[in-house]
Amino acid sequence: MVVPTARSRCEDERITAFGMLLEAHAAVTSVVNRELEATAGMPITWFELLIRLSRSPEQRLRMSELAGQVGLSHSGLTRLVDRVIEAGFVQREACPDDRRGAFAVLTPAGGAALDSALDGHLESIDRHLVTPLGPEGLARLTDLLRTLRDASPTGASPSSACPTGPSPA
Amino acid sequence: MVVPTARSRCEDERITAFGMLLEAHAAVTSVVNRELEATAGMPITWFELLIRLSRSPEQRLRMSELAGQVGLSHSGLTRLVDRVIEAGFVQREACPDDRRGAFAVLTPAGGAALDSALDGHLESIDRHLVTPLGPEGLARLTDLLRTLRDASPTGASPSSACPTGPSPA
DNA sequence: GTGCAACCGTTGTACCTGCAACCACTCTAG
DNA sequence: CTAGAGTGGTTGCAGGTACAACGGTTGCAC
Repeated sequence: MVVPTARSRCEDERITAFGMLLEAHAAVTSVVNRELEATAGMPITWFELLIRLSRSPEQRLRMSELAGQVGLSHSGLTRLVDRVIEAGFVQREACPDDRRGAFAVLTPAGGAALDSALDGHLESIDRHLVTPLGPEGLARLTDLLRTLRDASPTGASPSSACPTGPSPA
Repeated sequence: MVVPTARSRCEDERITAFGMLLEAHAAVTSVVNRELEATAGMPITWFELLIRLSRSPEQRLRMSELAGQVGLSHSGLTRLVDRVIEAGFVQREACPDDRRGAFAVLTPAGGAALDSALDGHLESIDRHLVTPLGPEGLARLTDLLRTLRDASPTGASPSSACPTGPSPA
């Protein structure tokens, strides 16, 4: 019956797990982002935005839905879409059913940009995610992370659209 | 022997895995950060900074080492330390061996702040990381993430200091 | 149909971060 | 001792994000 000291509590496995999530994410994304920027001249946020649109019916998504999927605030998404529109990869379209709403729609140029970025990006992910983990580890990690995402109150609900893979099984 | 189309490649499990890393990280950290801010009035970056210091010998770390551990650039860490110093949780100290270098040292106030933040933070992590995964899932996740971090060219090398748990085994 | 709360998306503002340039210091070669 | 390259840390600057406040629209209660 030892009283936990601050020191001992700092070694808690929960703290470790959380810290690991931060570190692994920072390590992987910073490298992958750098490589994507080098090979495709496009930040990772753009890529994630474009791929969500490309996977959606009619290559379009409501702003709010998109914000949820890429994990940005509404205002953050507005600015991001502004920049991507400026590049010609996306265009805004009014929503006929709800005059408040707006769609972000993938343009042909956007589709082409995504396509040409894809190979390098896949290679990059291979290097920094697949190779270290192995195919089996990758599958387990994906599963665990999906559980986390779906358990979180934030973001897109598990049922909505296809937020990066609608769960296998 | 089907040629992979852009569409089919977008469904690639590697893309999914990477997207899941982004989503899970965003979902978990945003909630945990919000909660920590509410209960301890301290952003997650401060907490991570303080806990690294508290785990280090003499509660001090060189700026570069610290930058590596919290996954920030040198300039980013300089500013962060500036802010935390302003709050009185840390102080700078000259390095006697190398007059270029500087230490960040945890102050008693910093230790106290860390201590009082710890309980709420642990609870928060419990809710959003441990409960959804279960103890076994948590262990597996930690292991996989550690593998990722250590494989990455970025950040602290596995051997350095104790970057959130010096690997068991 | 009128009022009111809730919602969608944008804008003003402040904060945080990285990159590049910089200064101070150390180390090595000659 | 000195020159020059390399390292540790800080500063100027630009870019990206969140929070709060706003205008426009919808849906519900009455």
